[in-house]
Amino acid sequence: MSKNEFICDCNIIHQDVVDKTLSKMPKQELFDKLAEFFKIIGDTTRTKILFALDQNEMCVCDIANVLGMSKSSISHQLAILRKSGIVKYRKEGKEVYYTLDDEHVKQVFEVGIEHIEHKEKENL
Amino acid sequence: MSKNEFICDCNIIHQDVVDKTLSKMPKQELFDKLAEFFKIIGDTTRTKILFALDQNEMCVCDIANVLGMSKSSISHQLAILRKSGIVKYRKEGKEVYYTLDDEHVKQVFEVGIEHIEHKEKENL
DNA sequence: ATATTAGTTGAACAAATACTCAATTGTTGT
DNA sequence: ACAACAATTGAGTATTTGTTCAACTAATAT
Repeated sequence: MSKNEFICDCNIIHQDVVDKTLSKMPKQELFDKLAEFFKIIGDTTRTKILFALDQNEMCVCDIANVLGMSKSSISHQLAILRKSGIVKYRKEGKEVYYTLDDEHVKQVFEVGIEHIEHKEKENL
Repeated sequence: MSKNEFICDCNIIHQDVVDKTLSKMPKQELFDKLAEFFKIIGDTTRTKILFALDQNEMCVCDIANVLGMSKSSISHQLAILRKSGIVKYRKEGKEVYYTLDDEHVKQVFEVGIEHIEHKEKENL
């Protein structure tokens, strides 16, 4: 029996590979934050919101109209984007204007689109 | 009443901004695929798997041991990564060896980590 | 003051999802 | 042929999550 029987339901086949990989793995916290960031971007509605805000500063009503969705659902999603520091806002009278607050979102999108196009080219 | 009352539960405040943004919005399909891609990366377990595979080719058992999780759950996640073309595999006897099948994943990770570090620097 | 409207918020509900467990497949070794 | 084991798969379950609905806040206009 492997000494790792208590960790996993199988014997370790390549102890060297496992050890080497383990020594290079960043700590749990980084994975949590990284996954959290991508999970937030990984929603059709939020992706659209971010794309729209990349074009123009917009109020909630504008965004709702662009996406064809209710103010409420947009506001809920904007709250998520706000909390994670991806968008910021300014108030002006009754309206709240949102803008992107992260220069990395655009980069991430670009690589994501590249990935999609690459996969599409493969499947001809 | 706005002509868009049937689309959204509010009047359009900036028709010009809405129209301009609408004309620049890619089609639904792109957003779906983009969000799907990020959603797949946006999970702690899958993020760890991808990080591990970026270090070494590994069999399911190795990955399970590195992550301290069951073979079954890893296999389920690998199936998702396989279907979306992010990892590929080769069989060798009883074992199945997985590797990254996407040069963009690494890039996306890098930008994601930059984002996290940037946000951490801001909150001092 | 009062009505109107932009935006937020919480509860409720439906849909999606990650893990566990058990059963199964496929390959190796005896 | 049979046992052992890597890996996959499907069902079941608990958790998360996105939208709707209704109530509420805050600012504007009459």
